[in-house]
Amino acid sequence: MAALDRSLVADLPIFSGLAPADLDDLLRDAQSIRYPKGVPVFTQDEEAHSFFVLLHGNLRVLKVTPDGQQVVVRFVSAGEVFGVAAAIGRTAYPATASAVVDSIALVWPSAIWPRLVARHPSLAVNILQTVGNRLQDAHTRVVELATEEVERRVAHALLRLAKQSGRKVEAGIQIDFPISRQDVAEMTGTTLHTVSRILSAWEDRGLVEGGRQRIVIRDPHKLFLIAEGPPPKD
Amino acid sequence: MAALDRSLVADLPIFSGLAPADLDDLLRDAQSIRYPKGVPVFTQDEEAHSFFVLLHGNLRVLKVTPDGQQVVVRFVSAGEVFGVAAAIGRTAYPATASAVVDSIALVWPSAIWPRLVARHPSLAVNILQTVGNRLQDAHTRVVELATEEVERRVAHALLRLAKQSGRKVEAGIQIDFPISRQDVAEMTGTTLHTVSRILSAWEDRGLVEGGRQRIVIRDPHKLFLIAEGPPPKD
DNA sequence: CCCGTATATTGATCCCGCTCAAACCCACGG
DNA sequence: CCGTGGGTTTGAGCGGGATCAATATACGGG
Repeated sequence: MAALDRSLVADLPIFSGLAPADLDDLLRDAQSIRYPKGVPVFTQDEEAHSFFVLLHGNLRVLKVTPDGQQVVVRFVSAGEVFGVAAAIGRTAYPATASAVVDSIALVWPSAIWPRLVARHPSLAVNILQTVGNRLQDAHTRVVELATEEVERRVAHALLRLAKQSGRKVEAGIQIDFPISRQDVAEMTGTTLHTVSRILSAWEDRGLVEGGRQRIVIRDPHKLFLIAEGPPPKD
Repeated sequence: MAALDRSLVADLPIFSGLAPADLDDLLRDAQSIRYPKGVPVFTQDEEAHSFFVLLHGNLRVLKVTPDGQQVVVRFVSAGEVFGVAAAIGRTAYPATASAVVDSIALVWPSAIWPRLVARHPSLAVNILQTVGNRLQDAHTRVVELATEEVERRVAHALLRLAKQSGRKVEAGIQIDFPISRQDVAEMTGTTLHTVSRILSAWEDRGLVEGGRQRIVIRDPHKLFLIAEGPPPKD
């Protein structure tokens, strides 16, 4: 297999604190794999054979309930680790990750994780950070789902997407991968119908601009006000 | 300060893989503090000065929204670590933890965390496990809040409480700390009124037995069926 | 270029669970 | 022993958002 250059990963926060020699050492065990749009990288309940760093593209991570309903856990952007089930002591993946656009990831076999942390302890510390941040995010979502009405949850979801994967365009900030109304619904615990109605209303007010699998935020500030402000009707 | 005996913590999973000498080393930096019923151990947004292991009692961890609504994040039982904000790179606690009964915890200053992991790398691995499990739990709650109706969510919450903190009594399994309808409502994103109605209905059917800040599960299996089964109305 | 399919919009209706309101009950302190 | 207050129960009514249904629109493939 072709040798991977450490410049690929040198700047990623997960590898911060590692010497160039350490990076070379890590990369010896990695291979780079391409996942065309739509293809699953791993699937829920499958044995957690590998863990990954996304080099290019975007993934959608989703959980499916026994009765077939889907919940979007998160979107993965370039530079992030994902599929770290092995590191947190799971033998199976808790969700499915699929490419939403053609993507490329570095792949390590889960089996070498113990050896890796033993040799590079700061890896465990960095991953702990990452998992900790995700725990925070998850708790934030729990609070939102438990206390906020749908419109505010959708506003929060869009703002988070914009921050994480927003690209500046003439008209505002665009989510830079294809995302459907259904996706937004599955992120916020509602239906595509309700999301569509909300976006239409916002479009009338000039807050966003819609399209097929495309969302542009024209007025982030007004959206923020909806996310944080109004409902307290006192 | 009195020396703490390592038998206090030797069996806890967070300290698995540590030699007795390591435990003694850890305990040198710890002190044991008593928190009477109702007293907060730490509060949301406060600087994360310490991290903890609960030796005795139970805590309720809650997040408060800007508009004053409360969400119960979890209950802490004896033997668990909590307040590990420092380990995941936070400088402030993301929630408030209060004693629901008189409790005792081991307390370490957050400042020594870096030194501790450097000296005992398996600590980071163990904490990573713990945080990973919590991430799983949080995602489970997200899925429940996003897809299940209230009755199922309450059933799931009670079953989880029973598994985590259930005590066998003649009549069934009792949650072994005082828990109000309001608490259950704040765990499941509903109102105490709805919880009260649901519990009353279940009591009529002989599934549970209620009381002031007291819940006994008489028929876990039937409760499980409610949690998993019915709503798919196909 | 046209068709087929996936995505999106919009209307009409229904119902779960929230809100508002009023008792009630028990534990506890004075 | 009675009064007080926190926890609980129960009723009545409404509304946010789901469901059901139909149409519109855009993209990809042959």
